[in-house]
Amino acid sequence: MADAFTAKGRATRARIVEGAALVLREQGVGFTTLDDIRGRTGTSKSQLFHYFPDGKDELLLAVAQFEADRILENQQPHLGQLDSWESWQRWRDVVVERYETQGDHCPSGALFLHVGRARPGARAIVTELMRQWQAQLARGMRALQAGGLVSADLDVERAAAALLAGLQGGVAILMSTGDSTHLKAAIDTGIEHLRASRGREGPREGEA
Amino acid sequence: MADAFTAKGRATRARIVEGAALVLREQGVGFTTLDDIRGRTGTSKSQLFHYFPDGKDELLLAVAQFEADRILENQQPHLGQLDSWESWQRWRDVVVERYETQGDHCPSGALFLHVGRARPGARAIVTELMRQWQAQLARGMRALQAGGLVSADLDVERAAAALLAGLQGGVAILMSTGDSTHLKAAIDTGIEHLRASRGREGPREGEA
DNA sequence: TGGAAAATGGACCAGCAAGTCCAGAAATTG
DNA sequence: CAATTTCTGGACTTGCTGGTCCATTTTCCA
Repeated sequence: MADAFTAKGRATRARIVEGAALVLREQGVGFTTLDDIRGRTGTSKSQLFHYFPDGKDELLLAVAQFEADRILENQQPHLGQLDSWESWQRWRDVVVERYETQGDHCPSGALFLHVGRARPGARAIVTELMRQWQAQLARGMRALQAGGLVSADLDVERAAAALLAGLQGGVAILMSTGDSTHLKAAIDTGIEHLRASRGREGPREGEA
Repeated sequence: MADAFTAKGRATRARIVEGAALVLREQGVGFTTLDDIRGRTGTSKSQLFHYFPDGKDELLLAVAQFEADRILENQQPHLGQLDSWESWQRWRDVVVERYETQGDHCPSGALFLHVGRARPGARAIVTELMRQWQAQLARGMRALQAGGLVSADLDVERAAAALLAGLQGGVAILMSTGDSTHLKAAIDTGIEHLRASRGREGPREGEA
């Protein structure tokens, strides 16, 4: 917490984390060495261990946290403003576009899929990320309910959990196969599920 | 293809692959050495390279294929017989139960999430696995359509893609956080989506 | 301004893991 | 049954990688 670093120190530390994140996204955790990171960030071995005394594990954890924060940031402001069908659509487009262009090396992949297991610290980071992500989706769904756009009977937490799972799986499949069909299908179907929940009136008008 | 192995050779090779699969599930790709595999399978270094001349990569690929085959097998006969709501429910229970008990070390995780990127060979295996999986889900949905249980208007491929994504994401989250809520929510919601598609009649009776 | 603390450079070390090699045992086959 | 091939054991090599150490420079602050 209380960092005994000077301004210069903090800058260097940040440079290391950001550079490491880049390398990790490209190469994957299993194929990245400290020397790769050293080279990319223009630092020396001693700096790495100066800022991360516990070595690689600590650095990896810092990168995981850094990436986790960025993932939600990258979806703003849309993710925080899901109160109309249009805003949901915008959010959907941002997510799809982002992951499609990032393709293989995206933050969540590197972090979530690889670091996921193993270290308990990483697990905590992922768990917290999922919790916040789902909370924001659920909040958006409640906003729709408040506007009468979605049935008040809808189990919001469950719908949000399902949508989040679909999104994650879509990204995972995109990263493994290069195909974004599943990601789009998952999100669109999830949103349609919300639309359809609204009582018994015909749930079709606005088209994807 | 044409293996120049004797019966004994084939048995040894199979022993290596199966044993390696076990170790890989437990430890993850990044933390498994050839010596671990050697120890577990009771083989020598030269045997490993005798049966997998290209070394670790080739062995890992063989394990990936082995696991991919098992994943679909494990869901049978249910996955091949999805022609009623009851059979869908049975399949759902099998999947949830299997992944819940397997927890961290499940075949698809080790294979899919870790090997996924990197080697192009692994990517092909994953792609083919996803293709087959989705095809079987789609086939089940068409069976429901044929029985009049699901609207003929349903875009079966898209619904199957979405369900598959939800399942994958649910498993990924389960493996990363230890919580199966998302997996259940994703599958159940996916099935409800099918139910709800049937015309305009009230889509609620059987509860999850 | 001068001493302490922080920051940096990079040589060095130790362990480990993939892969090589060859000798010898088991088996296949003509 | 002898020759050839396959199979197995395990010592050895080689390269890499995380981590240590200490000397040097820069920054801080009283």
